[in-house]
Amino acid sequence: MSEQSIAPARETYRHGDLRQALLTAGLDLARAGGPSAVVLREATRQVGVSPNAAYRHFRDRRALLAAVSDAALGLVADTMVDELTQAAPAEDPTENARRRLRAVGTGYLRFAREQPGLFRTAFFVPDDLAKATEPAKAGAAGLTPFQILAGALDDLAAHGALPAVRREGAELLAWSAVHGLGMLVIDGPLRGLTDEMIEGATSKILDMVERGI
Amino acid sequence: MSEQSIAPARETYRHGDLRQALLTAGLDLARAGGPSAVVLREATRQVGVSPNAAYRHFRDRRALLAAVSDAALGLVADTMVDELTQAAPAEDPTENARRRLRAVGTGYLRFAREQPGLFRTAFFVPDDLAKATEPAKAGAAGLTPFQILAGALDDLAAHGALPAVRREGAELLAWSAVHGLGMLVIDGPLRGLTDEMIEGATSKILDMVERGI
DNA sequence: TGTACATCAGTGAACGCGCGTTCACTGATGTAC
DNA sequence: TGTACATCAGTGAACGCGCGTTCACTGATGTAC
Repeated sequence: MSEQSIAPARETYRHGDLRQALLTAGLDLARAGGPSAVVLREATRQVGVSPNAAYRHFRDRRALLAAVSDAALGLVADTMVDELTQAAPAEDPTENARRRLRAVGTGYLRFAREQPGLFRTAFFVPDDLAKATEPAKAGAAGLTPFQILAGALDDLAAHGALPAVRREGAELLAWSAVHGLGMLVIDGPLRGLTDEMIEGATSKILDMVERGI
Repeated sequence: MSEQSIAPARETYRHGDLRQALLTAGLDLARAGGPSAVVLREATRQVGVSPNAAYRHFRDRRALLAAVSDAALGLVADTMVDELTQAAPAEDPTENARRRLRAVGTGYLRFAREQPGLFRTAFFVPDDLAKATEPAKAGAAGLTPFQILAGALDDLAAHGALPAVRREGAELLAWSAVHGLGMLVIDGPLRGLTDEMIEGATSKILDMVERGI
């Protein structure tokens, strides 16, 4: 520990895990302002590092945003799993499967309502469905939102509550209905709805999905 | 017509209808790049006017964007009406009402597919449902998208195809389902879908809405 | 019908800002000998 | 165990850019007399 007071040792070399730190900062930015708020310079500023340091870990701003988006999708998955865990079990396994599907949708919309910025970031992606099961998009349980939804539908089909003919493509139907409400509530003309109103709407949407799937 | 060649008369005074011209330019920008592409300076540049001229007609950039958004919503209405016009009439009035509801949804999603930038701009608004029937948001037929949807549902109810209990709030269900597919297809994980796949998905979504509404 | 004048839609220059990205660099760390 | 050295994660300065917005202004137009 030298006492030469001139030129104090920089503390910034070897950050430790700058990539993860930038990702976390990016998530904070997305939480507050959606995808367009994920600004490279601001992320480095929050971490306390020079702007160009980011380029050691991400090719460019788009790459950072994509990583943030993936992480946000993982958080969506976490909320869905959380809701699944809380779902009251029914003695009838078919009823149980139904409740689990509802829990999946409820979790999805709870996330939209509680974290609109992250929700928008999660689904504003240059990725397509082919990448919907990438591990980077998974939550703590190791599953992506899409996989969780597919699992709930499989359950429903396995218990005879969803004829095989209708099982195919059912993800699309359930997903669209729930996603649409989420977007209308966050960014669109339904933005004025109170939490109670959103919960009521969620319930009606899930009724429609059950009937119409 | 003076021949004094020095100081040629400016041609730019009294544009004529600068507000409308800026709106049109803004729509072009939105068409190409969505709401964030509606850039005040670029709009004035396209019109051939200095940047600050815009402030005579719009309070600020947000006001321009809001006006563009309203106009885009009017174009959504136009496409819905167009689809309604094309819908094959059925002899059975109930079946007819059903077809008209489908036409409404089909038009909505056709617009999303054909004009993704305008679609995103139309529904990225700081306005809420209370303003969903403002004349500024109406199409050539004088109705806003929301009013057209409500009308189709009223029709269905009038012909007994939709019990009164379910009529209430039905807008929300139909709208969410269709809007969700639109967003997933434009910005989200379903962006890879071909036109045929989108049309197939549209049909399945409308089936679900009919059954589940 | 002619003229003075107020109005107000436009101009041109400038502001401060923050962004993404590139450049040549530095020096702490881990590894090979 | 000690030392030379390559690696590479960071720095600091600078770039060009385009944005929204404000300022003091100008001069064509419509209107009042």
